[in-house]
Amino acid sequence: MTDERYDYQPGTIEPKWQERWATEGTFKTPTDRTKPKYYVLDMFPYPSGAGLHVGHPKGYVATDVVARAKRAQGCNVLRVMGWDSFGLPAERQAVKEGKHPREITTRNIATFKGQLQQLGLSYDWEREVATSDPDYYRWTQWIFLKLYKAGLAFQAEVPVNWCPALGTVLANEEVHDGVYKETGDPVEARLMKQWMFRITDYAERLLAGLDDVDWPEGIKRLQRDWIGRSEGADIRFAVAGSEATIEVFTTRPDTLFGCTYVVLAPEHALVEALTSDAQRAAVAAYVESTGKRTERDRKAQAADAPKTGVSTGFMAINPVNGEQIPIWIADYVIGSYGHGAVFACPAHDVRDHAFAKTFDLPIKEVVAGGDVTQEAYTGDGPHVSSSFLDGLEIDAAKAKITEWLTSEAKGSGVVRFALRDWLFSRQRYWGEPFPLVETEDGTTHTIPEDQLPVLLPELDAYKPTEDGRPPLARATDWVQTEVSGKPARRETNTMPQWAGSCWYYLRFTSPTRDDMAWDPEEEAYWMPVDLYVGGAEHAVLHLLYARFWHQVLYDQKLVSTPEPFKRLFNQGMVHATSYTDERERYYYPEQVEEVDGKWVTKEGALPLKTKLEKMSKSKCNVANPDDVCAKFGADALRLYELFMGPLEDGATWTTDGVSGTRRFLDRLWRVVINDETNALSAKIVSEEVDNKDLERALHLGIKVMSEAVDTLRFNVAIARFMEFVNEATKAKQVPQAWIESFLCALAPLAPHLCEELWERLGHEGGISLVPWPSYDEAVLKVETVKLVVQINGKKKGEVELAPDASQDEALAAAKALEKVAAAITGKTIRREIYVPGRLVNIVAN
RNA sequence: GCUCUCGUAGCCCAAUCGGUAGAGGCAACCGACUUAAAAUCGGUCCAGUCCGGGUUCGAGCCCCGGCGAGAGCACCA
Repeated sequence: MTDERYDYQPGTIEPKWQERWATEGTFKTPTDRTKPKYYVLDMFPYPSGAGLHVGHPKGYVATDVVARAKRAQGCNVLRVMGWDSFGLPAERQAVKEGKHPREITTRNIATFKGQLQQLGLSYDWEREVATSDPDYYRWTQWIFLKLYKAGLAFQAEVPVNWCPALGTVLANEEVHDGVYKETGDPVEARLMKQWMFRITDYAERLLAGLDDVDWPEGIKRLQRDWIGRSEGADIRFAVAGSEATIEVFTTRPDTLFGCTYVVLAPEHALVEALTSDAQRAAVAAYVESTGKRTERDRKAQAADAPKTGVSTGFMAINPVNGEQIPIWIADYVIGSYGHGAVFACPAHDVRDHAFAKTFDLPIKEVVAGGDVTQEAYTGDGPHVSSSFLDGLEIDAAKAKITEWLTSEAKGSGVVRFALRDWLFSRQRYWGEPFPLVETEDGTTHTIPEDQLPVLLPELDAYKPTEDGRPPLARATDWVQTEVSGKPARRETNTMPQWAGSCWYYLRFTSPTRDDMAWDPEEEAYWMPVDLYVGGAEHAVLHLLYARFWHQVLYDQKLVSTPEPFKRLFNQGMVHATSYTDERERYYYPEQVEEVDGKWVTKEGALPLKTKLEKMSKSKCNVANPDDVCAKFGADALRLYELFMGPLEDGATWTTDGVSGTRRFLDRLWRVVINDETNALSAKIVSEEVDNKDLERALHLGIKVMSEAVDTLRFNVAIARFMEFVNEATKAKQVPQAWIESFLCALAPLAPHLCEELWERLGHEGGISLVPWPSYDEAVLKVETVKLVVQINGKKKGEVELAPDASQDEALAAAKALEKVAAAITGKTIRREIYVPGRLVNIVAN
């Protein structure tokens, strides 16, 4: 073959450099401590069987670019990857295939790792961790003991979200509309003994800590809402003809004079005691019916939704005026919030108003300003019909009534949180065993730290037992143990998947230590995480739980920073077009075609709907990074992931788009390499060249890229780089020094190609070790700028001036324009505006 | 129902403190090269910024009210 060409071949150079980085240990975490540190972290993935699609690497590529640039900028960088590898899907797959979950997990990790490695991500793979590895979960158990010994773990008989299909309970956060968010299996309420964490003890701290971190405001707000701090008062109501006292929580104690009834949640402890014989049947029926209702039935209830309830026949006594008011039961009151009971003020609460209307209960106005016969008035105004509160506005009235309640011993001011204690046990196999045993007298004992880990017993069936105990109960030999000679039973629950991800960022600082969870010196050096990148779906759960553990560890002086994640960044999702027919069946892009602007199936020409949706296997719209790498190369894929748009926005995947970034790399290659001879291109010269456009493009590119490392707005930087390559393609000569600076700035984005060209340009050491290129502001300056000249905001012409011209010069030049002179003749100049480098505006009439 | 984010060329996206809309890419089209095509190179086309008000000398950007898309929350007393 004589027409052999030497064009850009990512298929050859990418494996070459990946191998080189691995053998030379290029991305090994530095051990010297003389440089500033930078800890950049990805939210580690759950290694699912489906493998990666092109949406996953978006965040990883962004952090990789930051990591590579920070190294070049003189930082010691900690850049690591691991696996959140405990979890239900592996267990289910294990059942399906008749294999052990460990086997499934190992296989999936290998797939994920291979897919990530071909992208050339600069992880220090020697620090890889997996939460399901005994060397790792040993320390998860160790941290559990720290929390346990701090009195933060407790067992409680609690109503839980029981999922019959999975045979386990779920956390509140995992349930939505009465179904498990992940699988859609229905969830029902059940009373069970469970391990809980007193995360509520940290509610105030978790709230306050948000003020000190650089997180998107939206995420902070979600966490604040989730924690849900509210100030109010506890008020005690006596009951006529009973010794019982009903305690209620309210944020509006000022409306106490407007109270016309009291409501208990159906599950309230006093329901039995406070039901009259006449109402007993009705109450029992109501309690039964609401108990049966799963949350799925109750789902989307707005505040003014139709209300149900039943009277108990008992009367409560309003502590502030001695009035007798009826006690009702209704499911709009939630048993688990506050005291599971409220006093109702229909005039000033939407829910109470709807209830009072339904059951024809009195509505008594105590804050003037609305028409309470029509709707609840929740705005401010002077209090009326409220004795000593009359005339006061809400805040003052709240303070005064709270003071009164306190002095009369009928109540007190309190702060309450919507945050609930964290339900921490699961009835699954593939999770961390608790390091706990129970003796026959019911006492719980901890396993000594030096006996950790408590290993998962080997089982061949992973379902709960017939009588509903967790899968670990099947390991009868394992369960039976002893404590100081006395027989004892091991805890058979396992920890939820959140456990491992609550502290993996700490393990990464010294992942191979087998004598401690982390080395305090390493922790002190690397923490906090400087940049944490992941999806917004973890806004509440993972980030709140991890902060909670971290704060506990901080209190025990086990970590050096009060917050784990200094800066958080959420990358947007990658969407792709999906095709569905009338029956909502999905089709692969290969199965469809466009006819006259309409999409139909190739076979049978069924009409189709197109939609932009989150990439997902079930929607037949995933693009596989392996295919993209094979066709365009990892560097083109990396560039396109970031070129699609701002990192935080959702983006639409188009394979045509990748061809654009690939063409950019092809052009760059041809600027440097003569693709007919495989030698350096003749346009690369060692001497200086007078080409202002090219030089400016270079410096602008470096500048914008330097900024992008902090703002993560790589899409703009890539556009600048494209301009440079376009200029360089046009140029007759390109100084080698310029192209080298350019390669250094581009290397974090397209590392394989830049390494290769760097080597071809005669350098021995890798480009990954070369310091970050600088740019010169002076080069960016242009000699003249076009100033827009306006009269009364309307464009009349342009003048060309030096960018730093004075106002007088600019105005003089503007007025010298014929059109301008004509426009201002005979008029009074009211105002003259000069924005250097931009415009001159003369306001005249 | 509530909250947040986003609406700029056919499409994806730029546009500093509010300074008079275009950097880049995709697609399309034209030309060069080619027997031809692909690839490549050069070039061209294209919007007045979702709609309606307001503030301002000046609004894509700020304010108010709609419309549309996406995400989150949902009886928390």
